[in-house]
Amino acid sequence: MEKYYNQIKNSPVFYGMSDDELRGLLECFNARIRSFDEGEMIIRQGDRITNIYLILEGTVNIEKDSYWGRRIIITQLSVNDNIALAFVASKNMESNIDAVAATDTKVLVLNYEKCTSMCQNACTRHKVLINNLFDILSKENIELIQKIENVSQKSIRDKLLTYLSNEARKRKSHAFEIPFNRQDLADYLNIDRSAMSFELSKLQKEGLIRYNKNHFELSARV
Amino acid sequence: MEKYYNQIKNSPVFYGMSDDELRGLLECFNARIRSFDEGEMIIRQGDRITNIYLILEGTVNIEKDSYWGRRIIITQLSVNDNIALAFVASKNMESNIDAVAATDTKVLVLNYEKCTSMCQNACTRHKVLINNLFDILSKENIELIQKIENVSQKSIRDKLLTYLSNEARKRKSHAFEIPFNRQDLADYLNIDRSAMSFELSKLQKEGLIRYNKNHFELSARV
DNA sequence: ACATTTCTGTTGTTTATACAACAAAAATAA
DNA sequence: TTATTTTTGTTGTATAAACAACAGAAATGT
Repeated sequence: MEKYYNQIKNSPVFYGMSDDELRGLLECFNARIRSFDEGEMIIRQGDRITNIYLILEGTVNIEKDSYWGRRIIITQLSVNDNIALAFVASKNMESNIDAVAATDTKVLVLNYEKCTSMCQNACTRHKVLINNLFDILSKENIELIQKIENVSQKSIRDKLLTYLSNEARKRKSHAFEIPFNRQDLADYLNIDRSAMSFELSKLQKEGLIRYNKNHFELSARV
Repeated sequence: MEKYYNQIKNSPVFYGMSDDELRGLLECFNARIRSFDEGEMIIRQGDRITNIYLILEGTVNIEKDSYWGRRIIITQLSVNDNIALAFVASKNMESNIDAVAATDTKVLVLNYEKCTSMCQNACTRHKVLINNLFDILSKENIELIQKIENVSQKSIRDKLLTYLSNEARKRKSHAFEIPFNRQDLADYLNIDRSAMSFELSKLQKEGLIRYNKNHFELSARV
């Protein structure tokens, strides 16, 4: 736990807390670290989520298997992100998503329910926490809207350009790495991988983008 | 204001508050009611949102005009829903969506920023409020994931069946009214209206669904 | 009650994408 | 190093959806 202490302290979940508050909270929360291998399921559809999961290392895909068997990647999370936070608040609602470790992953697990039932939201550190969680959830919300915009484009070309421009804006640079391999990007944008590869080449030939593996650069014209 | 008092008191935003707390809060928030005609913009892309908007009457579409001019309906809100709540918390972020009155609409407007700067989150009623907002945002989050599932289906048929089953589950009934007309539903699912109409007829002929105007019934086979 | 506008369903044509099959390149294991 | 597996790019074909154009129904206004 100590190895990650500074990282935890600087995470958005615990933003603005003193060392005393944080250590108290970690105890109150019964905090522990769990490891997951690549491909392991951290959360399954149907689970009832009562813990806060804070990613300390690795990346996690939020996925859903459609009724007809196709995989949908809702979003990809990485260090300092929370997994399935929205389901913690809605206590009696089951998770409708899977969380799958995309790489080997370490997660800080906090028993939210236990803590809140003990202090009845009365302690100051809980007040800071809920404020932070509110902020985090707001940002997640905005991200989801962004994703809806990405996948709502009508052509493969527009999906790619929208996605890449949004990434560029987020990183504040026209050159950046994307966190997906081709198949995962296709599952994220809900398009066929080979058709996507073809369109990427076309965009490169037209000079709109340049890429090599996961490194992408947008030309000024995009 | 008095006309809506009970409705406001029972809305999720103010859930669990005493009359005293609520009245104090409404004053602190500088609460007022605004009316919008059908088609009017309540929020525009680029706006900085500092108010909480609670719908008292009517329905509101959250939309986005894509870069290439096509309309996307992200979601539709109705009585007791909040508009663009996620942008209130992220103070320095501009709205990336439009909120458009789909019918004549009345909205309770609360100056969130003013209130929080005055009481510095110290008063109990603010504590209750932020808890409520956290719950609301969680539910919105889950709704957005649901919408992503809807639009991520690969065929018009699957989009319709997924959307309709999800609606049925939400209303806990195989018969229900949908809040969209055909064009809006098409914009919500990101598909062509006429192709969608065609597919609806087909589903009806096959006996999977029955519908008349906005009333839909799912057969047991769906 | 009639005229006018909006909404919905139907059809044919064009176009884009999924799908399958494969080759080349890269990564991994032996 | 060589062999094996995984990932990525390319092509042709079948299919599904967009688009356009229109007709009938429903809603609205006068």
